[in-house]
Amino acid sequence: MMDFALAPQTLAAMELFQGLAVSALETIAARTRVRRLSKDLRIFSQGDEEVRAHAVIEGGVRITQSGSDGAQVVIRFIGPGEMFGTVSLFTDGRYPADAITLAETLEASWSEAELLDLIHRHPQIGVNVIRIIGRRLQEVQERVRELATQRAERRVAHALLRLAHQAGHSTIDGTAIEFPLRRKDVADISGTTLHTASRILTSWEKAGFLTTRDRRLTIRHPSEILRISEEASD
Amino acid sequence: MMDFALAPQTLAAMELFQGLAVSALETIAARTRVRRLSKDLRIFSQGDEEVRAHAVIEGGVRITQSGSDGAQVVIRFIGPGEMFGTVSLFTDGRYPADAITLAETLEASWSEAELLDLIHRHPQIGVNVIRIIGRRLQEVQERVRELATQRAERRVAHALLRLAHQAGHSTIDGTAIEFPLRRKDVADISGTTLHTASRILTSWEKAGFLTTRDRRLTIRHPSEILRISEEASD
DNA sequence: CCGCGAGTTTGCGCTGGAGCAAACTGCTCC
DNA sequence: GGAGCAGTTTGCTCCAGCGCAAACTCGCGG
Repeated sequence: MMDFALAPQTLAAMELFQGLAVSALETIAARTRVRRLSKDLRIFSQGDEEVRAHAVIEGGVRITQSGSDGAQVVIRFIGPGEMFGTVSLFTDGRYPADAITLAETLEASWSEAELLDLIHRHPQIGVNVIRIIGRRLQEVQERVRELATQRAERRVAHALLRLAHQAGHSTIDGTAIEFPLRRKDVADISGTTLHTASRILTSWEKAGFLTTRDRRLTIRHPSEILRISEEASD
Repeated sequence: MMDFALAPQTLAAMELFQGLAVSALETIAARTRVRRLSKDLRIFSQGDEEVRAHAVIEGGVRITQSGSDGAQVVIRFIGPGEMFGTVSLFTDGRYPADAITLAETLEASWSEAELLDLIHRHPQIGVNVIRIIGRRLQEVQERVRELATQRAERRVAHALLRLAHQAGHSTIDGTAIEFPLRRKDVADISGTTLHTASRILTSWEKAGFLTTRDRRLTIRHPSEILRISEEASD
């Protein structure tokens, strides 16, 4: 865990700071805390009260929520350029979920006071926050609809497509998802069990739709996954 | 459908305008479109492109989302003082869901340009929007967790408690939920079927936990519903 | 007063996928 | 190199609750 100088163009690539002048970005860069974090490190825990606004520069973070009964779901995966843990600054000042690195990760963060001050100076950041949170709200609402109405296989297909869209990059073999995913992760994000997710992914591997190497998924035939995700329930 | 003069204190009661000076509220009031809408009226439809920011003053609105396959879920119910349809102003400029009045309703709304201008003049409104959307995001994420991990009965119990908290008012008989709810509504908000929801509610009525009169629910023993909502799954 | 339609209740059979258990794979660390 | 562990695969059983169907209630208009 150590400090790094941060290039303004790294900030410019984040949606959070879109529409800002380079001079503004330079000031922000100077006030950003950047840390390199090892794999499987807990960045914050559900309920923690010293909240900061975070963003991933390189690597990835898994955001999970657990209920009083211990049941756990993955809220989302955060890839490069995305912010996380920021909503709690505006609501009750407690993180609503756990954040754990999926791999070695370069993370930026700002204290509550700093972010509020930045929004005050650059209202555009506020609008950016609304847009980002708004889009996530819509995504989560879509997930609710899927969970309520669709079968496990379709949900897994949708989850993979979302991940590929969010954090996929093209390779010769197809679209690879940047960060390592265990079967359990796939299960928790699509609202099923480890067992069912494993069965589904294995069957897709056998069919040649995708490959797993070293926990990393590569989608070889997105069209097939898409077809499954749109399949009628009967 | 007709216009009304709007009292600043009505706006002050809305979370959207919290923290604003009375003078500001007066200006806003003058720029608000207020309409009285009949029951079962469609305010906007999923996909519509002329988006406005809305709020309920009296009455209630059901927000539902339907997928390409026709399956439908209730996203949430909007009660007095709450805003709706606002997120789309910041994301893609299309309503992500349908809005239909549950009863005769007094509705306020602002055009996109007006709301953006207001946020620009009063950044506090922007922060309020973030807080409201942030809280909703957390609520929806909790719903995802429930749908993924809990049984139908617990989900219905949670849904009722949320509704009672959001739009309940105390009477001699217990907590009454302001707007009329069909069994189908309860099913769609708790992610189950009409049949299962009907069975569960009927059994609770028989047990005396709640009563339905004229589509309106009154919770007589919140503690019992709470117990069910926290019951272990085994 | 009667017929109609919307919403509700209830019975019954079927199945997706959860839950449990056990074997297997491939690491990492002695 | 082998013991141990994390993660995965796979077989089997079982049941919550979905889907279908039919009967019932109630308010409304004619």
